[in-house]
Amino acid sequence: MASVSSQPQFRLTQPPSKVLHLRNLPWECTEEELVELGKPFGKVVNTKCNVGANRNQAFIEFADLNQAIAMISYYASSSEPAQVRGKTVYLQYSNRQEIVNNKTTADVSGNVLLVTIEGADARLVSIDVLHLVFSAFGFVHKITTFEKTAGFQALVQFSDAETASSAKNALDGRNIPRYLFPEHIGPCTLRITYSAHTDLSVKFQSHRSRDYTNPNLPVASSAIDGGGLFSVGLDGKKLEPESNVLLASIENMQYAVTLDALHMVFSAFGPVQKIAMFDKNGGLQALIQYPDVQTAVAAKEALEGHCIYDGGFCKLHITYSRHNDLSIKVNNDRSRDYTIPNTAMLNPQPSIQGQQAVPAVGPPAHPYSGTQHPAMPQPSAGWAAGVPAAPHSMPAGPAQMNNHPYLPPGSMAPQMGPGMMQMPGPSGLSMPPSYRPGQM
DNA sequence: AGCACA
Repeated sequence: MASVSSQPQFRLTQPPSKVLHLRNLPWECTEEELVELGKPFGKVVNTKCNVGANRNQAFIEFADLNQAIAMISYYASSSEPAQVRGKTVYLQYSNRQEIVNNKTTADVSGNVLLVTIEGADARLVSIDVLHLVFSAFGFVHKITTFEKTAGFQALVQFSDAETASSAKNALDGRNIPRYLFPEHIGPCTLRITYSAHTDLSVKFQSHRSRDYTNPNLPVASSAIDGGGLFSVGLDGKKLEPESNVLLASIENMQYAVTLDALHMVFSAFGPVQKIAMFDKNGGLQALIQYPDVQTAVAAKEALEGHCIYDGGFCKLHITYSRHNDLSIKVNNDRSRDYTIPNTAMLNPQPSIQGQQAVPAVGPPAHPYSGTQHPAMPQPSAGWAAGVPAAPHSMPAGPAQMNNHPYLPPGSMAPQMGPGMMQMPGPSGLSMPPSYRPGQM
């Protein structure tokens, strides 16, 4: 409070570096011209031009610090300024010690997109949401996210340039659908260019990077402990404090999701005390109460973004509830208190009426198995008009690959196989237990 | 005219 931050963004006198920063360059400037400019003073080992918002800055790196000092000293006392194509260029020591030549953006299309997420809450967009959004256009191999001067960005890798191109054309400049967020998150716009990358290097599954082609990749501790980065925004405010109660939203609910189904899925991580289901915004949500926060964190980490049923149906989006102890007034097919003995007998059968209460999403899908896809859910339904109605092609593999849980090895839920998320239970169901073909 | 995408 007492001290005003008045530190300038740059210092008048930079400490020496063998890297020089040049500005006021003509935009046509080439790396060759930079080499020519520096050559009289020493060995130019690296250059980078077209830097900065106006693309009129550049870097020259000398082999030796003394060579950089020689160039700066010469022009500091010279009557003739440094020039490129007759234009005066200004020199100073760079505030970095070496040039990193990352060829990151490409003019030509490629299979990797550079996505900038704009908006006040851009940083809160999870990698799972990005994955969901881009998966509408084809199998997403890998995603990395990072924060730079341009803001919050992601690299999204597709199989080929055609798929990447269709995603770019459809999504560039559009907002991420609101229904993918908790309600307190503001609008986020996608700006998309091509990256020059062709294959991203993802070493860990974490909250910042994912490799969907390699479910066996080690999981970074930052993604497991669930604390810290996950729940704290840039401004340091606690955004979503952990809780022993989870709020699950069910997306793409082609099948009815029953209380029993939720109980089975969430019981894989610890005893479920209470469940309450309710309709919200035309979708189904459920509150799931565990005895402790740790269990809830483990369940959230493992289940977030995954589907209850094969084929991308009934995808779970999980946040921490503000509740700590649910008040279950009556045990029925929408809410239950499992901690009270004997009440399990009270109303053991989910009723047919319960199914009617669930809004049907399109015609009943076929029981799904194997590689055949039923009509793909319309990923564009939530987007503004103008987006192509549906991805042209959905290769057979992706929907299954998308289901790879990235469970930490030690926390593998007992009933869950390594491959995909199965319904725990007697028959390893891939269709809802309550689903009755031909029945209303 | 003032510093680059992990």
